Amino acid sequence: MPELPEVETIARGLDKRVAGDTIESVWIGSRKQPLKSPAGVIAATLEGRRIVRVHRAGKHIVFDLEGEAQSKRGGRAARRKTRQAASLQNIGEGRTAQWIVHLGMTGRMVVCEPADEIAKHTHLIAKLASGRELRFIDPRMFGKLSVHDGGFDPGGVEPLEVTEEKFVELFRGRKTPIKSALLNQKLLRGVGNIYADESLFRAGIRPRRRAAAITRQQFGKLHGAVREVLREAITLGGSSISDYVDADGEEGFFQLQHRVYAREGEPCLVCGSAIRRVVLAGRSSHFCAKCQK
DNA sequence: ATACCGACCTGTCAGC
DNA sequence: TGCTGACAGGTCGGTA
Repeated sequence: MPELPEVETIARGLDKRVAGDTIESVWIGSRKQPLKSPAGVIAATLEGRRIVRVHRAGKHIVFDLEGEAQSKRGGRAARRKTRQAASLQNIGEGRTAQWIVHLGMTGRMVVCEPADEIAKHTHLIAKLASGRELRFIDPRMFGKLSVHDGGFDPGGVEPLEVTEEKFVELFRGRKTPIKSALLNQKLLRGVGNIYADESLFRAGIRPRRRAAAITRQQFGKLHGAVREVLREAITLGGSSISDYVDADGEEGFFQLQHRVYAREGEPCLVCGSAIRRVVLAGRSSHFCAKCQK
């Protein structure tokens, strides 16, 4: 579901609502797919820790945690076992840790009251000292949960921070189609299918153009377009398609601004010709053949 | 290095 | 009222 603007919106909402709160206990469902770290390690790392702040890195939600973790699970032996598992990864021993959440396509992280109905596909519930609950829900289970000892770095550079010089350097000379390069999280982190298509439209570049065939001037335009599209989307709370909502259950409105994404066959808002859809790297790619070269 | 494909999952919607 | 197939915000690993 979520690309940079959606994750940014969710992280801001979560920071507003749970920063300063303490995780008292954690329930984890039996499905293993969403877990990148073992369930015992996740629980042992989260329980007893205070949420310092919630922010975003690429498409990941990052919870900065502090305080001594104190697992209440089982007896002393069980506790020692989870501590050992955690220390194998150097997690859970120090005063600080990080909880990393990737929402995949359909993941949601919501703040609930304990009495709220538990949604289908709920994989984790963290009970907070304030009495509320943080719940992770993910029907398709493409999301990922993990814990870190700090300094989490997903690789790639932040599109909203990268300079034009650095941006050009990332892509220059690559033979890959520019859209594939934009989606490569090891280069630029946070751009997904919607915002890649929208950025390329605004920059007047076709998705299949080889990065190596793009001029310096066009790269400058693309750099500006990516940042403009992401900023506008964040301002509008992201794009709500089917089921996306932020931490407060609010929908975003950027989908109303889409100029090409999911507009196959509809007239281009600039020149009127029909928007085309092709499959590139297994993803639907939308563009105007007249406005984009 | 690069590019294409299927796999990972469930849900929804269009078409027959 | 079904059934089937295509498709969906993302990533990863295998294979040419």
